[in-house]
Amino acid sequence: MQELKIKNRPPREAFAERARVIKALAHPSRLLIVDELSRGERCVCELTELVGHDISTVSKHLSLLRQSGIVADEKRGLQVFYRLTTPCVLNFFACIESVIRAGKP
Amino acid sequence: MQELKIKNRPPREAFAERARVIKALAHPSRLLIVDELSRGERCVCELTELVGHDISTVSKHLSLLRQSGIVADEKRGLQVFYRLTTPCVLNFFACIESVIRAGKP
DNA sequence: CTGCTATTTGGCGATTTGGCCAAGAGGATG
DNA sequence: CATCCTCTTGGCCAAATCGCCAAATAGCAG
Repeated sequence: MQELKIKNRPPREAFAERARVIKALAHPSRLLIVDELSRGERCVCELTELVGHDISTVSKHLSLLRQSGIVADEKRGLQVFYRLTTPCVLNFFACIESVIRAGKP
Repeated sequence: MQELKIKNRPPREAFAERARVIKALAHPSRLLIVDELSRGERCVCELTELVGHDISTVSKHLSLLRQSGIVADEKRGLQVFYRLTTPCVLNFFACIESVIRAGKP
């Protein structure tokens, strides 16, 4: 038996790790990319056109999403294709929308 | 009938707004606060002790969460109590965990 | 009113982020 | 081989973030 008074909370480090993943989503361009990838895999050039920023900027966004485990990449020929690894992140949107709606009554 | 080629995507501004909400969650201390508030309302002093930073720092975290619509506050006597407005944000954690697990096989 | 407590706000440095440009890496193609 | 093409990386700078301390605010007690 453990000490009963200890709160059943994840360790401090777990919150830091979660924050890293959530932070990777916390940018308009990256949300746009995730939204587009929910429709299927896309190459960097397609995502660059979508986002409308320099390809190097988009590449860095993708790198961040990849490091966070949200997307995976695969090189085929000259192009690199990205896809969602864990589509459950799409479920966020519905909740986020309800937070936004709750904020403006 | 609308132009069929137009993608059924939320407008650009929607992604910026979503990003603001997600960004408010994207910090270890704020995630810890949200986790604690899932157990019930808490005053700033309790949350300050939990987080372990200066009370002014915690107050600013709470202010950010409030501005994003994630928490609401209520003053009673000298204390200010915070509570979750939209508990669905707790559902994030399960998905985030699966992203983290997917990242380390 | 004076003092005490709980919280917020302002301001300051240190660090991080996000954009662009330029340069590099790595395949395909001739 | 040289060249083209797609993407990544490094560097730079402006802006945002996060912590602390100090000062301001607000409610309660005397």
